[in-house]
Amino acid sequence: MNASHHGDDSRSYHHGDLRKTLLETCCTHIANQGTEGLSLRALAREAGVSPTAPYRHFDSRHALLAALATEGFDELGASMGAISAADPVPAVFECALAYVRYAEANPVKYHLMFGDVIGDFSRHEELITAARQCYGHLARILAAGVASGDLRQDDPDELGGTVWAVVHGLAGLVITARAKAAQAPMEDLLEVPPLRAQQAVAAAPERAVLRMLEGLVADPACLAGLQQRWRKV
Amino acid sequence: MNASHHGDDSRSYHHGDLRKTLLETCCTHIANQGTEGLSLRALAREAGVSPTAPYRHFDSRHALLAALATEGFDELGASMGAISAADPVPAVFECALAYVRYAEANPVKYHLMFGDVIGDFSRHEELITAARQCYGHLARILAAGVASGDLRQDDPDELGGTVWAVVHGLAGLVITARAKAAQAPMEDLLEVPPLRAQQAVAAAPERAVLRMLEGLVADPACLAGLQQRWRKV
DNA sequence: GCAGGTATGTTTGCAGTGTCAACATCCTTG
DNA sequence: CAAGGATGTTGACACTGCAAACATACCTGC
Repeated sequence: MNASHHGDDSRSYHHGDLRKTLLETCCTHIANQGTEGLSLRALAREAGVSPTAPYRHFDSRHALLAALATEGFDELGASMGAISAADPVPAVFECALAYVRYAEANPVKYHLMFGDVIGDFSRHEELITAARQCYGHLARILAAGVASGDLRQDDPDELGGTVWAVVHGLAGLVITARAKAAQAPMEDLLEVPPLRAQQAVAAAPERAVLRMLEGLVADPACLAGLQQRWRKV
Repeated sequence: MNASHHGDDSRSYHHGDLRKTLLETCCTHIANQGTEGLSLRALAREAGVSPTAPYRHFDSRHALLAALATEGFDELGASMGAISAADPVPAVFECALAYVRYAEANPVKYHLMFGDVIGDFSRHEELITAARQCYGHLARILAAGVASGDLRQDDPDELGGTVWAVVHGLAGLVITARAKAAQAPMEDLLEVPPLRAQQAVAAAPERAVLRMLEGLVADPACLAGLQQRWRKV
């Protein structure tokens, strides 16, 4: 595609847009074979390029994965950042759901972001800042909720920890459940199978999130609206 | 040690107990260098044995990790199995704490159990059954709670999903926080840093667990005892 | 428009790895 | 005490990440 810039026979010395191709190929490769057998050489091969070409775009194998994860944090951060903190309780709900849904829609990137594939976060500055920004959105909303009195008067960071933990755990369950349901190739890169529990959660993540919210909210009454909406799936 | 079975000069052809040595060396190696640079050859070297000797004990590199994880599930399962379901609400509390504490005390094994290091769970039958038994204990307690009316009348599996998720997420936070606090070498095999939130949770996982319980329990009053006990750390 | 610089891709090479097959050594059990 | 299985060793192959040194194509200033 777009090899018109040099009139030759479709095979050009330069690939055209290798960086992007690598990122995408990497994604599909992980989705298919898992993160295990991933090799820059294989990626290069798949892109029809010499074995060490990728090193012109990524300092190391890790750097490629880190770039993918950073992309993910930016995307997730964007959708969380779009949530207004004006109405804190629904905002927390939306925030948590955004997280779970992102994981569901982008299992590979999610896996890179929150799994342990990328060993040393501290070696990728951009990754860290992206991750912090992401959590910052949740923190902002929680702080608003505590300030407005809608959430219980607790240390916002402690609340943040709880929410983060729940949501992170939920996402894991949902992903595995989805992957299994689809008999998909992702099945082998994820966590332990808590049997039907994960299917239950996956079927209605909103309800699980709501159950968590009940522990955070100052007055359970303010959940009535959300509860009614997600009553019976 | 115990090389007395052959009277020679302390160096024997046979190692004596390589399997165990490998498992242990593997653990410390992961704790130090992370799961990344782990190689059977290095392990063999460290055990003073030929590069391919480990294959007499483990079919593949993965099999070694799987064995370690299985060990972990057995241990965690044992402590969860010891919890009586007679008094369901405190039992859930204990169960959740047992999980978090196991993770805290055995970060490496926990990492193998719930991280994505072991690609294909389905290739290690024993691993799967161990994991299922583990979740079974939680399920048993939750079922008792629902039956006795102490927990809200929900699908036990859905409750299980929530608990599992929370507890799993909490454990992750606690581990990273601990690792960082200690400036420990574990720092590079774990998840994203949600800033001070994880420290807050790590400082008092009991409170986070309690907060979750509030969402599960039928009558908040039955938490009074636990709440008082963990009031202010 | 073209000389030179820079981004991109290639070739070559090294050290290290997982895994297999054939062989050596020891322990155990009859 | 000899046969046989368990354990450890040697050697080999294909593959990987990564680092130079080199080649090619695009781009920019003149």
